[in-house]
Amino acid sequence: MSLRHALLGMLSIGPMAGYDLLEHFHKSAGIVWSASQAQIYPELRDMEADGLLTAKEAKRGVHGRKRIYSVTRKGMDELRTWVQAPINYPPLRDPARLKVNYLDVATLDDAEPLFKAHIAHYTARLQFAEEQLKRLRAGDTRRLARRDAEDHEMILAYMGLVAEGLVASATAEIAWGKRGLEITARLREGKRAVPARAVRRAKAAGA
Amino acid sequence: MSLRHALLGMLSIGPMAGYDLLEHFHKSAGIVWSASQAQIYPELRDMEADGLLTAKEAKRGVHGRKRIYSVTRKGMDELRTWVQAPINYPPLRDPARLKVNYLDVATLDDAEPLFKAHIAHYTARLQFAEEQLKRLRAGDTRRLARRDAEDHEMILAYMGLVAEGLVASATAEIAWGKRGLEITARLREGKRAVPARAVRRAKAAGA
DNA sequence: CGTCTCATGTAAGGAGTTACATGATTTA
DNA sequence: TAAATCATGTAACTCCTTACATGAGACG
Repeated sequence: MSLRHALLGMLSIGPMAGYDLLEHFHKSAGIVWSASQAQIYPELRDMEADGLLTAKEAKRGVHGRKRIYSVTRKGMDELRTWVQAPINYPPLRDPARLKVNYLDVATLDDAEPLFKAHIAHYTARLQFAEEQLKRLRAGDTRRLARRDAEDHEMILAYMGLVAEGLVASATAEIAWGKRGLEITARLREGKRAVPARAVRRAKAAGA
Repeated sequence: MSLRHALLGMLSIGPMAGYDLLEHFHKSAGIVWSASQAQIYPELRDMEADGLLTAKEAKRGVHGRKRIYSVTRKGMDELRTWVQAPINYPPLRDPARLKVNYLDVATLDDAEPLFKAHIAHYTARLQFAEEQLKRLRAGDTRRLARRDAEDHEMILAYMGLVAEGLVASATAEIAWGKRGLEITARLREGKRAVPARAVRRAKAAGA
C-alpha cells in the first residue's frame, strides 16, 4: 500500500487537492512513484474514511468545487511508522532484460531499435532526475517550507541522495543499452563471415 | 502480459511441466522475472486454450500425473512477435527511494537499518547475477541445447549482457546504500553540534 | 510410517490500468 | 464561443498475492 504513503508524504508538506497531487506525480514525485487519476481520488476518500486525512470543500469560482485534504495526527503517525518499517522489495520484473534474454528468437535487425529505445527511455529519465537534482542544489523544494531551518540539511541531503541514485541508475541503463548496440554490431560482423543457416539452405536447395 | 512471454521463452528451450517452470523462476529466470505457482498453472491452461501450447499428460509412478507443455508454431510466432515489439516500460515505482525521500519524518536512528537492509538485499541479488554470469561464461545453459552451433555465440552474448546489466545495477544499488550510510553518519555529526529541537524544548521546559 | 519433495489446482482480495463520464473555469 | 485546463468521479478488467486444498512419490 505505498500509494497511500506517497500521498501522505506529499500532503505532509501542506494541504492539497487531488488534482494538485496528480500533478505532483507528473512532476517531482513522479521520479520515484506513479499513480493515475483513477487511483488517486478513490484512495483519498478511503484515507479520509480511515481518519488519515481530513477534507475541506473549497469553492472554485461560482459553482466549482474542490476538496482540500490535510494530514491528521493519525496520518502523520502512519507515515512515520511506514518510513521506519523495512522496505517491501517487490519481486523483480524487468521487461527489457526479459526480452533481451530471448533476442535469439529474432534477428539482429530487431535488436537495434530495442536498445535505441532503451537508451532514449533512460535518457529522458536521466534528464528528469538531473533537473530535480539541480532544483535541490538550489534549495528549491516545497518540502523545506513549514520546517525548522535545522531540518533543512537533512531534508536536502536525503532528497539529494534519491535524485543522485536515480541519475546513477539511469546512467547505468544508458551504458547498458550502448553495450547492447556494440554487441549487436559485433555479432553482425560475425554473421557476414559465416553465412546464416537460411542462406546456406537456400544455396544448397537452389542450383 | 509478460508472464505469458516469459513462459514461452522458457518452453522454447524444450517441453516442460508447470513445476519445472516454477523451479526455473526460482533459479536462472528469476533474475529477470518472477511468478508464483498460483499464476503459472492457470496461465499454462489459458495458453493451451489459446493454442500457444500443447499438453501431454505424463505418468509419474503408478497414479501420479504431470502435464508436459510444448510450444506450438503459433506460440513461437507469438514469442517472436513480442520480442520484436517495443518494450513496455512499466511506470516507475521505487519503494526504497520513496521511503528515503520522506526519511526526515523519522529519526537518524531509523535511517541506518534501512540502508543496511538495502545493501543486504542487493548483495544477494548481485551474488545471484554473478553466479549466472559464471555459468554463462562456462557455456552452461540449457538454452544452447537443441540449437545450431552458429547460434550459440548470439545466445551467450545476449544472455551475458543481461547478467552483466544485473550485476551493474545491483552494484550501483549497493554503492547507493553505502552513500546513504555516509550521509546519515555526517548528519549525526551535525546534530551533536546543534542540539535537536526536542532536546532544546526539553531544556527550556525543565528548569 | 513420517517427512520432504513433486505436482497441480482454486478462491478471495488488493493494486493498478483503461476507458467512460461529467461539468466548471480560464484563455485565446 | 471554442478549446484548453481544472476538477472529480465510476466501472470493468488485468495482473498478482495470499491462502487454502489435495494427493502421489521418494527416502530414511
